[in-house]
Amino acid sequence: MLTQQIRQAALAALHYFYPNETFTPDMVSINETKAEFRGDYTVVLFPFVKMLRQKPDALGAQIGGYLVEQYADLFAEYQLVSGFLNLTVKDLFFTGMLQQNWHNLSFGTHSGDGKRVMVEYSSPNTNKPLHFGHLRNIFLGYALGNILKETGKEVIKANLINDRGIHICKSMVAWQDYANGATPESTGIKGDHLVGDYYVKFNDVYKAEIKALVAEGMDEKLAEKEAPVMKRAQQMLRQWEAGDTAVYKLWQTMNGWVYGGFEVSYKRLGVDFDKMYYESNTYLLGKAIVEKGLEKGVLFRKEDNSVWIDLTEDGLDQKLLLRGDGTSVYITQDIGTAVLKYNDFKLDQSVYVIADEQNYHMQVLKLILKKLGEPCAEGIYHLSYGMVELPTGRMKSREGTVVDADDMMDEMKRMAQEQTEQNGKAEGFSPDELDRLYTMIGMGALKFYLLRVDPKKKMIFDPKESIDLHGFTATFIQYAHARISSILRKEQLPLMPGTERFSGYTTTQALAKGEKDILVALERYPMVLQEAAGEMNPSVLCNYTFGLAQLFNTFYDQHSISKAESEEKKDLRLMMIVMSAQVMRHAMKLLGIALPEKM
RNA sequence: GGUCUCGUAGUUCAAUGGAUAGAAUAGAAGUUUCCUAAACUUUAGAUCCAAGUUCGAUUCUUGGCGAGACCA
Repeated sequence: MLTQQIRQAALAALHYFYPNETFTPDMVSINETKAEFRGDYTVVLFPFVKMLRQKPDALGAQIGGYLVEQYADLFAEYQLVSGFLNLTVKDLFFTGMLQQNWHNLSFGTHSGDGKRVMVEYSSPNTNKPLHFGHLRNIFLGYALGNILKETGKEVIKANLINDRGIHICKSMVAWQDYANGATPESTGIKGDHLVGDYYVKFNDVYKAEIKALVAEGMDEKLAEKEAPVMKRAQQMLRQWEAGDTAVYKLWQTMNGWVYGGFEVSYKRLGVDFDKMYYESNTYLLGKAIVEKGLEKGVLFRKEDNSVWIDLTEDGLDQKLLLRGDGTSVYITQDIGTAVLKYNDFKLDQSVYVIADEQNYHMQVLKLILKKLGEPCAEGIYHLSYGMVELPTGRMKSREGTVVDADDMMDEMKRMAQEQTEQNGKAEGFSPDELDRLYTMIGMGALKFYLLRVDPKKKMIFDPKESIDLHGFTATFIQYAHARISSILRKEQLPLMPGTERFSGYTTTQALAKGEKDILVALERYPMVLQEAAGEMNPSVLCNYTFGLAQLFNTFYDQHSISKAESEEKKDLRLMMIVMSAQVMRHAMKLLGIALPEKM
């Protein structure tokens, strides 16, 4: 990668002139040269000015001169501007890079260390359908899995289904009372939505009961505990835990409906999993590890028989692990599951894609595992993302402000159709092709919208101001890709022409600015992908690919590709756009976004 | 009360401690005999406040103010 080469070259120059000093790679900062100056990459001289007690210009002239002389195949010239050494890289470097890689389908990927990483994402409750908030999690997890795989990790995508607990019991109680045996088949309602409807029904009944009790003069807090429907849900949970046959069967049936619905949604979202975990299988697991921790003396028992860990010396507080009656709390299960995952796959790293409201929980989990001496502790990484909020605040199911995932996908597709028709671009497609195109545009817009922001930042989504298909969007990239495809089609070339087509190309003419800009950007892709993996941040790819599409669009308006000034330029530009399209497809594929050949 | 996260153009987002803080939208003005105008060009507009560290701070430190999350 070019910046690495420049860094090494700069270090070599420094060593040459100052053999008695020690320089480390991280002392050399390489930036892209700002547009208003000549040059491609810039070495910042200030750190060395002080250390070597040299004047910036003198030092810069030394290093610049050395680089241009000793690395003559790399650098054409240098310029010094107040402490910055601006280096112009030779055109031949970029055209050489292009000739080597325009046909390289794995350009940008890294062989990596082959370490085994689990990415757990989605992890829904089974009492309601997926909503907009889940989508950020799902797209992030899926994209991250792909990015890690392409940078040389062995990735296991996992989903931990929260299939047990009071929430599903609520749906079950309401279904028993009000459904008259309704099933997804009998009603035609998607299974997860059907179960979700009875979860809502439960809450309606619950609210009404509380209100009635309060009207009779009961305290509200007490009424919340005493409402009969809630007592029945709690009773049902106890029955489930006791293995009651009828309850267990109903639970299985209703969860089955939900899984059917989830499967449809996941498929439509274009995501998948290598391993499914179910809390009903894992919720008892942590206890044995806690027992071991007691023996080791890492944990302690209070008079009421409850088990705790003291985290005060780490700036946290004491944390409950087992209640006095011996039952688990959430973190106990998570301890068990973390160990289970580790033992199942011998993981080097275990990534949890979970919202930032669980930051504290995840910090505690990792710390406890560490104190228990569990080897899985070191590899635990919480990919914490900000919640998706509405302009009015958080989505609340109780207030009916939750945006349903399936509805959202329908809406996006509908908008894609509307825009396409408005622009008069729906001509020349079969109905089937149109359907696929609308899906591609709609889903692309949705995924890009949720992935383009740094995961750790919370984001605001305004459903009324429908998502724009202009500007910093997948549509913009898709359009650039369609334009490239169109040029290649007219040139009778496939998206990836045979290598013999450009075998006669040699560089004799200088690169135009627009050409160089694109080649510089293409050259950076491997580094960008590595950065996305290192920071576990898919938005890096959104920013990069959008920038590449921007450069292409600008170039497209100013220069003709098919009618280039010379055969040499035409070959250069064709290779350049073939590679641009390939890189766009590669980057977007990692995010689960497809690019059309026509739109 | 304690811990943590976040405050950048009207709005939504960028910026390993580096040059005159970038985009996108919304605003203003333009571009179509020519490979797709879902595009392109020009223009105006921002670092919450105050100290500190540094040659240099949106970035690091401290203290305010504001928003949010979590822990009791």
